[in-house]
Amino acid sequence: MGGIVWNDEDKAMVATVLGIKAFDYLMSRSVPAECSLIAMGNDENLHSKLSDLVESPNTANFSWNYAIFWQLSRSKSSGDLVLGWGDGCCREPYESEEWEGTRIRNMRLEDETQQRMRKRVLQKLHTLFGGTDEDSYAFGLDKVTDTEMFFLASMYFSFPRGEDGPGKCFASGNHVWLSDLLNSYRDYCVRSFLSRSAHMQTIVLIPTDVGVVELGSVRSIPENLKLLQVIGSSFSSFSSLIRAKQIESSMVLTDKRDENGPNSKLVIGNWPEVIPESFGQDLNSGGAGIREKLAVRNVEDKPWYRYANGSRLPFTKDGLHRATWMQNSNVNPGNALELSTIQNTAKNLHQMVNESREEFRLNNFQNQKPGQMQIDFAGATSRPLISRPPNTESEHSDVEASCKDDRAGLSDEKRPRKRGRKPANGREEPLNHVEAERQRREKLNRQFCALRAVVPNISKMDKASLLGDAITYITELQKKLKDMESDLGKHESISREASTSESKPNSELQDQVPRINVQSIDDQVIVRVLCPLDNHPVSRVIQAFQDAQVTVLDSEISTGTDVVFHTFVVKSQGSEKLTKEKLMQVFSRESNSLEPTISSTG
Amino acid sequence: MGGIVWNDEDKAMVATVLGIKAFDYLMSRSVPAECSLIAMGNDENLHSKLSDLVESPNTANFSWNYAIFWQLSRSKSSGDLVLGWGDGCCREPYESEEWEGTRIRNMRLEDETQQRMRKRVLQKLHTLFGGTDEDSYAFGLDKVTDTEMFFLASMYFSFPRGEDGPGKCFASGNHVWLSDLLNSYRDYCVRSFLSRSAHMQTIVLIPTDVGVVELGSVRSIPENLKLLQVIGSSFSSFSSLIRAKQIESSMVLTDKRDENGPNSKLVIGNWPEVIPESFGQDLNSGGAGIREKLAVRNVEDKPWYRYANGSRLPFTKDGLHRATWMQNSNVNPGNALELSTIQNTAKNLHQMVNESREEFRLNNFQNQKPGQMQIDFAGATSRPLISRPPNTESEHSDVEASCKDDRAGLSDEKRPRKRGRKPANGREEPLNHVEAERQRREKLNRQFCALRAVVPNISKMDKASLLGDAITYITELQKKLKDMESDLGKHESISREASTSESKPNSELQDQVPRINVQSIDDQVIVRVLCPLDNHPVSRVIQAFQDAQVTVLDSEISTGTDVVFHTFVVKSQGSEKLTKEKLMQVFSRESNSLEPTISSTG
DNA sequence: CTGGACACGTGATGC
DNA sequence: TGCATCACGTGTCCA
Repeated sequence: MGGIVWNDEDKAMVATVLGIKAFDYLMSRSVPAECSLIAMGNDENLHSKLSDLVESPNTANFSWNYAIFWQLSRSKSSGDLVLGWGDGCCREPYESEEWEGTRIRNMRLEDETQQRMRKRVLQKLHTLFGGTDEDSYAFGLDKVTDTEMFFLASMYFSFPRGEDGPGKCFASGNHVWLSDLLNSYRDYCVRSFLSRSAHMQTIVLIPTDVGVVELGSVRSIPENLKLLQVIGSSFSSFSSLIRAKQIESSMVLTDKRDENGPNSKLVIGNWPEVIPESFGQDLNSGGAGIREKLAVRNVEDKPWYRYANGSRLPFTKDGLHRATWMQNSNVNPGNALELSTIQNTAKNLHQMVNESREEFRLNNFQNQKPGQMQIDFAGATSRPLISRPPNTESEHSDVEASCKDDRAGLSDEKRPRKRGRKPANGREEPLNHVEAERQRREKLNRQFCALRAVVPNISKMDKASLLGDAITYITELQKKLKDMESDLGKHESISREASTSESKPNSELQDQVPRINVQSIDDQVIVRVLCPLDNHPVSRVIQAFQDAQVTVLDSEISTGTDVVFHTFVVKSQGSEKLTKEKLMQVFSRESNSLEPTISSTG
Repeated sequence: MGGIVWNDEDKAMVATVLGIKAFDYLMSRSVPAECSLIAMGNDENLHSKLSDLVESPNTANFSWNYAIFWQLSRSKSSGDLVLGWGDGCCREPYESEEWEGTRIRNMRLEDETQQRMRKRVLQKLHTLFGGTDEDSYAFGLDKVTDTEMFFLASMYFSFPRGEDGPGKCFASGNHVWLSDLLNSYRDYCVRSFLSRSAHMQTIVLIPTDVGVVELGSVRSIPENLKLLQVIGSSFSSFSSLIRAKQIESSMVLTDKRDENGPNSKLVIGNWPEVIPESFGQDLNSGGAGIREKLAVRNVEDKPWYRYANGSRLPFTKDGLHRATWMQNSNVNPGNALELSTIQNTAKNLHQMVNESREEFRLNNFQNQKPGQMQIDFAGATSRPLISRPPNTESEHSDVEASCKDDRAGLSDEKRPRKRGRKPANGREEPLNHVEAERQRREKLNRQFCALRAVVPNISKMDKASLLGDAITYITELQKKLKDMESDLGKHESISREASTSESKPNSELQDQVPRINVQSIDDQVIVRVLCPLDNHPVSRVIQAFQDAQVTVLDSEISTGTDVVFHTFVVKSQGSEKLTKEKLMQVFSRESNSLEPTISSTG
């Protein structure tokens, strides 16, 4: 808790607002260690993808109420991998949507007390995570709606691998689609209380290779496999940090803003100029800046908000450099002059600007190069998801997010492709072909990215080298594996035992008593103990063995989420054979305190 | 020696002809195990590349006297990787070349005795490696020249990794360029005696990722880095076997030979027809078939020979299916109608034909589908190495092999680029750019091929799927390796600990604080915790690991009298390496309660 | 200025 | 027939 003490009243209030589970979860986290996260990969389109899901109704006139990307990140201090707040986007339910749920807005509480509590809780969270009172979001809010509360509080959560909804989703690789949350008692996450408060009926978790996409709607949305695929592939392996060179070059571009670069074909001069001043201004929106947005929301009939992770953590002021969070001015320099890319550059700048807030200066960029760079083949493409003119013929997916073409008020008719040959002007059919090919390329590049993620020691950045490195890496692995297999042959019985024992248990891990399984093979006895993690009596078990004059030949401990799996290979001390019964006796003796369940096979 | 007994006289003769080193080397090999080799990847262009190096003088009017590709292969019986005969090509020295060396042809021995010995030796080698007397090459030769002797004998050599010249070259990845062999006493290989007999002055070994290219010349050729690069990249990662579908489709093509496929734009109908009859006929040559070649060599002023590996090992008759050796009717079906591809098809057929020799019949193809097929992305490009019109502007490399444009007597003027846009006719400089891009693509495709060669279970043919499969395969391997290493590390550590704890006895075990030793090996970290028995915080240690998102691959507990020895094999969750320091940090965090002593080794 | 790398639009081709 | 995949020539940027 980082030296911050909450009295019981505070705790009760926070627990009341967030729900007890969320409260416990946040409290049990080692907060200071989580303050500084390094994103594992980045995507300059991250926000636009998310906002597309929220703001742009698709052909079925549906859009999500919120979209969050839980970004695979690494704690700077501990090096742990966690899913942290990557970026997010939400909007208030439309009027039309308020009719949908069974028990929605009518039970909305907007009384003074709740509003005060919400603000205080947000402020406490803000402080808890290292921010100062002055830069708290809650300060600038007149009122905090249910949606906002859910959304803003979510920013302070992070999930280690396998932990809670997003963590399990990521670890398992399986998506989660819950479409009747308000009528069921399922908790998709420790934030369930908040999501219920926000009347979320449907919540979807989609794992990607660099994080988890979380979507929510107040409507009940049936599971849509196609959408899962589209979103999954759209958000997966986009990463990433880019080369310092590219950062520099994009910075150079930015610095050129007052000289109108020689080959600037578009009205790019305006954008870099507007960046420092319009920091926080979303380019897709009507124009409300990030910080203003909370104050001036509902300016339109389609209010929506965005909160980049860069703006989440005000404690950058405390000296923690979070430049690596969103190190994603991820522009292929070759494409820097294309409109949408310029927009991305602007967004990236915006995010980087966010990092050091008002006192940001351009010439600091050079110092913020991250230590480790990554390839992003896909990053350079930077095109809104499934960008096709709305007048195209009917498409297969009906829930996909479409994209706005009237981006930032700039005319889009004159938007040449960044590279390659110019379109053979005057065609009607190849437009589809071009788009298909584009997507194919993008997919391929994503694969390259993913490959890059699993291959260590990449020698060079180009694709050929990457492939080469992958090949050598694979052969290395194969060789290692082969060598090991030969070495391992004699011990395979042991490992077989281990694997069988591992495949069994997970059904009832919640048992608070250890399960003990004794199996004898020849003069060896294999003892398997399944035990809650917080209650594993190593000392006593070992002591028991010693007392019983039992030699422990081998002993292995594996761990599940919250259990210990302890395997002994034991042998009786003397020449005398250790019978299973004897050992069970031992365990029974030990079990006076443990009360184990003993089963015997073999 | 496979049951074949040689008397001393035989041995002496063989040693005399081959040189004692070569004799010893061959005798020390476990011959039967080497009989059956499976090439690791394959290239349908292999021979054309080699023959280009030998037959086609480049701009400097130079060509090598022989070129051999030592193919990375796997012994079918032992599974070991060896460099075996992949393919080769040689020619007699030109008249002009005979003046070059210091002591060449004048000391040539062509007396009856030597000829008889050479033939007998070749025949003995042939028999030794499983052939029968009838199908011996020596049988069809009127005389065996120095070059032929060297070349034919070489076919029976193979080199395990790191062994002899090629093996060392491959293992080290460093090339070898010896340009004054006849005047030095350097032995580049156990075959040095033979190479001297053939008057080879210069010998070059160039490692690739799937083998070693060996080049020789009777002239003294100074080292040429550019050439090394060109050849190295040209021969590297080309592979490969293809999938059943492709074979089938190419077979379909072949079977269509009498119906003249509907969209055959070129005179392709002729080629498949000519294949069965012209089997062994090299399409680039004047027309001498393989077996005839040895008899009718020197038909031109530029005699040259080729010996595909398929023709090396006559013991296919013995029932050993060597279909996997040259399983490369490696044609991208999409391009099967293009001329050069047809040529390749012919070559592939030719090689497959070679496998079963005279009794080959077309309808046997279907039965020869190997169990595992492979993709060849590069196969479709199939363009002669550095094919550019001779009237191009001056080129960088002067030793490169150029290509004959008058292939097989077919007119080349009407040879459109297979795909893509037509050239923007009327340029002068981009020609180079185009060629460069072509080579880049080719290289990339080669890499894809090589990748394909090392990844089993390819789901689909396209590149994206290949990448995806490769990724999953890599992660699989990593997982497997993890599991194995944990199993292995366990046993290792047991013995190690047993010895260490015994060797430096209980002097300081009485410490009431845990001792932590962290040792990193590659991306794994072994943590050893020595802790008093009654004070071992299993839960806390494991919890610390989990909090730190550190995957515990294995964890073992051994006990002394009153201590617990706890060993972890851990790995960081992501692809990033878990540094020792990071882990120590974790333990330092944990050590607030443990107060451990931390030592670091490795 | 030159070579390398990449993305792009395009024509071909097979399913 | 669309649809996906591919190779090609090209424009463009960077080292």
